[in-house]
Amino acid sequence: MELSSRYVAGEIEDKWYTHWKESGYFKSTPDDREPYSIVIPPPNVTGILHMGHMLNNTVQDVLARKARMDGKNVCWVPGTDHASIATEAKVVRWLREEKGLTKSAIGREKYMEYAWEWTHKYGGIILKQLQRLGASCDWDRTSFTMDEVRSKQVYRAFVDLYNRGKLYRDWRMVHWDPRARTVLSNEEVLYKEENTFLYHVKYHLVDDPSQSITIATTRPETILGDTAIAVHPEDARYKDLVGKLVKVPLIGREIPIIADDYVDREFGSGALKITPAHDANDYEIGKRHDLEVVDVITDDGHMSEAAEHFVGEEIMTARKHMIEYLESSEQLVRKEPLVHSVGRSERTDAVVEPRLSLQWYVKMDTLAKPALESVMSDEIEFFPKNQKNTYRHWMTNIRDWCISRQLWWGHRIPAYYYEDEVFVAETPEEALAAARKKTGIATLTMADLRQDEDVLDTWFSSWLWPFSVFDGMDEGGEIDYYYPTSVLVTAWDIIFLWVARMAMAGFEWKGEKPFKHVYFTGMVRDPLGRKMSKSLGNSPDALELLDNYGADGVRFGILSSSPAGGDLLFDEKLCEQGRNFCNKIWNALRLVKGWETSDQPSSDADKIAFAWIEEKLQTVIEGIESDFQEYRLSESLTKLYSFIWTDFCSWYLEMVKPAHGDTMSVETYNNTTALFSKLMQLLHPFMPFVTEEVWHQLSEKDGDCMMSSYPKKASLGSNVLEDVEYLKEIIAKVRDVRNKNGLKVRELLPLKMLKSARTQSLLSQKGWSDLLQSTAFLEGIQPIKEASKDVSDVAFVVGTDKFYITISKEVDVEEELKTVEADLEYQRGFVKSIEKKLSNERFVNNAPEAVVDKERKKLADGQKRIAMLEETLVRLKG
RNA sequence: GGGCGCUUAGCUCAGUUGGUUCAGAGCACUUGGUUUACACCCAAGGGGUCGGGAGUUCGAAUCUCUCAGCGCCCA
Repeated sequence: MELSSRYVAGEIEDKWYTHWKESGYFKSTPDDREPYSIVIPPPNVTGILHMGHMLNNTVQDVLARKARMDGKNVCWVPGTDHASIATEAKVVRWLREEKGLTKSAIGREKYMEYAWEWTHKYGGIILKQLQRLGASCDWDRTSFTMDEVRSKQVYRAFVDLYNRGKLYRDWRMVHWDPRARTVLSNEEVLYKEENTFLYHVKYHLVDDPSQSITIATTRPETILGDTAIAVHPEDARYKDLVGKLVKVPLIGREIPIIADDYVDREFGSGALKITPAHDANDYEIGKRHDLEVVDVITDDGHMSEAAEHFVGEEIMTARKHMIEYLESSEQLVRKEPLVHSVGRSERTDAVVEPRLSLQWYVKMDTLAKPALESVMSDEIEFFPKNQKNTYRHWMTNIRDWCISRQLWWGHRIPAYYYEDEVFVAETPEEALAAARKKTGIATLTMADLRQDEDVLDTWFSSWLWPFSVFDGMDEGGEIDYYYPTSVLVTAWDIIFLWVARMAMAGFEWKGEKPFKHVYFTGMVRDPLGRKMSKSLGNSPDALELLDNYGADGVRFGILSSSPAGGDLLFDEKLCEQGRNFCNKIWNALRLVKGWETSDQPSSDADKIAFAWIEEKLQTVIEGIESDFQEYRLSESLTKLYSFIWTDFCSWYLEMVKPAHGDTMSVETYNNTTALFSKLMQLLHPFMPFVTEEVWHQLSEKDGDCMMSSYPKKASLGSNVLEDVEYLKEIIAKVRDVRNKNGLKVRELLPLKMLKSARTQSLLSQKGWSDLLQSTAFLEGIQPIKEASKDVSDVAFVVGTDKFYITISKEVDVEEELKTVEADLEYQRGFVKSIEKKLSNERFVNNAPEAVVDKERKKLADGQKRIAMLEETLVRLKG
């Protein structure tokens, strides 16, 4: 069959993915092999594939495929996250735009129907996209944080914590998202510096309206909720005013001036308006001074009835109107530009409002302890290590976790109220039973109980993921085999949101860590260093990339420059390099397949070449093994790239390639295809498709590359490595001579070689000179006893040996002189620096003997080369 | 304010325990090359006082301190 000169990814990828899947290679059931389990960081159920997913899942796939080839029972569990707030935001928008409906109009039940409709329509697309990337997940195990099995465990976890006193409900100042109308956890608020204004506003004294006190605020609309003015107790400017009353602008409420040492005298005017309902610090001050709380903003970010003015207006509109009023009433002293940090909702980008509300919290102190210790002691090992510091910092300053959300899409909190009593239970029936028992009213029905309106934070389900995917809250069954999981691969930005909490849940319910290793990938950024985001439009279309470069090309691109932890500036050029690599491999296959064999014995030259490449391969295999130990995946891939491209294609294949029209021995052919196959196995975890295809094309085989054993390092004990490296240097020099003198690549040239112990020994080696001749396109190798005096001989030095190429053209003496002189200058500098080192007594006395010996050898070699170059110089100058 | 990290070639980045002719890769660039594996290619080449300074050491891109610039996380 004729092979195209280009590697075409599309069909090959489909073919092999289907084959692997149908062969059941991705499936896992417990057996007596060592388990290797990974749980996927579940992408949002209605999300689409972006660069971060591709990085994250490529890394997991590499680890999974490598472990599988190492003979482990690999179980990579895929799934999706219901992503409470993000999905709800999408569904709400869809209902509004497509159906003209609002949540409140249709009610909870109907809303949930729509939400499920949406989820079924768009859900899981991302998993299909992961398959295109080659992800070798056990798809039969696909889980969803809101499916039946997972939900059951979520409720159990909630009830369990409640019963053990680790859950409580309390009024607190929270971060409120007025767009999604829900509370947010600290981790869901992103702070950014924004340009705004600081308004200086006069409040007149009640007793003497000619007197006033000026405060500074960034939020004039909250003036309507002011219940005090605070100054620092030791601030001389305001000492006399403390205790007096002032009138709140517009609304006219009379409020006291109080003293509290929270006030920063340096900021603004040194007087602070206190709005307990709308600022966390003000709330604290309010509590200390027993101030009234006037909530002037509604849960959807409009002015409330309590504001009395601008009721129903949005915050920004009300602010504008308030400023206009202050200006017209001459109470606005001035406004100045201010850069300050504004918190926005991670999901909706709405400016977060501080708001007082009643929420459910998880007590974190006891949960955090084992989770912190296990990481600090490396029981859970982080790659890279430096993430431990960040982790410790957060875990030691941890605050209670607010887990209720005022949303509908999610796990509805299993708390049921009857009058002032709360009953927490996994099912309504149990709650009812408990309520009957507690109240002694046997006739209570479900209708008498009111279930909590809120749902749980999404992370309250994903923190159970490492065991919930195995339905593993109880012992026995699969969980005992697969838990703890082998490695978690995630980006560092969710170390608190997710990683830390999984560690806590693991110890809480399983009494053991959820994973042995955590590999943190970097964040994928655009070439300008910006985080990739939809709003910036700077994220390349993942599917388009797959179309353009093939899955292997994209995997290469994304892996080859993503060392653990470091952010990766993504550049399509890298995928191009990956695609080119596939093409290179493909063409090496075409070359090999085009070779004719015959029943001749292998030449000695071929034997040397093969011994060399095999020997060199061992170093690569060894390197890969140690790289995997430390999750240095990009280094491994780079090693393979350069070995396959340079050593295998550019050198080895050229060395054994038969001359035009010639045949090759069966042995060399078989050696070559076996070696090539081995390379495909080594590369397979990184680039599964092209390797599987080429592996099969090379020779008939039982089984597939994917399920073959990963090559192990062998001790071959051959010592040809140095000799061939030396030969390569000679060839490079010969090519240089051709280049500089405009000689054709294939024009046969005679080589003279000045006799030395080294050259003698090499020439006596069977096949060595043949290999040199054929690969460098030489016409004979002639050993000479003395330096050549022939003007048409171009000299060069390799190691400490001197060679000459006799060329048919006239030698450009000027050019040649330049080259030699430059080289000479470098060598002299080199020798000088070593002489300096060796003349330093302390070096000679203190450095290890081996190091000193090495320096002495370097010096002697350098001196020899100088002598040779000088000799050439003399000859050229004639 | 507290913490973490970065600075190496024009660009993006490797460089593990301080020691090999160790300053490296890819891209970009220069020169040359196309009768049959690959122009998504081949060969050769130019390009960096490893952010500045000080220190430890026989020896520093690598360890310590300091300064400068940049990034991120938390408050």
